[in-house]
Amino acid sequence: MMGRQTCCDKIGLKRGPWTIEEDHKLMNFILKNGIPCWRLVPNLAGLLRCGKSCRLRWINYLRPDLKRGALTEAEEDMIIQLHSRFGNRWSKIASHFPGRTDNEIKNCWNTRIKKKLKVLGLDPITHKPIERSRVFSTKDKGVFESNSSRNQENNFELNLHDNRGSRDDEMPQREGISNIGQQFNEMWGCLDVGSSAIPQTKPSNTFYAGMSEDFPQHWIDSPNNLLSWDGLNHLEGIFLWESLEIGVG
DNA sequence: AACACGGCCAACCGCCTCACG
DNA sequence: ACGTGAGGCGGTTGGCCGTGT
Repeated sequence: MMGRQTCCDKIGLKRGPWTIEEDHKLMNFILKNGIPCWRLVPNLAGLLRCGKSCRLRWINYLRPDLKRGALTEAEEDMIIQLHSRFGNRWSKIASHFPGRTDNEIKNCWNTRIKKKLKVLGLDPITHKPIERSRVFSTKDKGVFESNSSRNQENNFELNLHDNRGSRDDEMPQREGISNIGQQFNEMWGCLDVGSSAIPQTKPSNTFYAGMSEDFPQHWIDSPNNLLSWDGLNHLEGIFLWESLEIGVG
């Protein structure tokens, strides 16, 4: 209150895909300083982005504890189970998958799992068998979400004894995670990064293009030699954000 | 080779809740 | 008790890319 600036003052702010330089700046800043307040991050990190955009980029893409690669069959099955329980509460579902983001799970649901369920003759909303009249034609699938299924969705919401907005997570993300800041520091060795050249296997639309001079040349020269993000997977479940703030600041 | 189409996913939008003064 | 901003969340969009014609 009292004249606080809004986070998303859009004047002069950049939008759209992040560049490698921006990623680099954000990564460097957060690894060195933590997150004092997202609103302040863009200015302090030298980015022409709003705080929200920075937060999203960090959470969905730059976070070192992210698990890379496609969701496995087993994970998809578990998503289906959790969805039947929680509905479209993606963050809650994501909390059961360390290293996965709600956005990732949501995308997976919308692009793959929904289809999978429909092929199996199950309603993606109610998880119950679709009435025969609605299963048969692919043309019909196009309008699948209309009318009756929407009503079903409404019923589902009612049945959910609406948890929306409640913070009573049964299994909070990173709960019980031990502090491994030291391990992390050793692993990256490079937290004073020029190095924040965090390697990854997934060829981001921006990551390889326009590598800054801070990126080790061999990563540029030989993408096949890149250390995979998956190399971090053994840290899954034990990476605690707060740990970054220790020994890095 | 050129174009159309559909799938995928990163990023944005707008709303909601919570914390704080 | 109330107003406000920050952060969190889910829905949606737009652009890229692969595939088919």
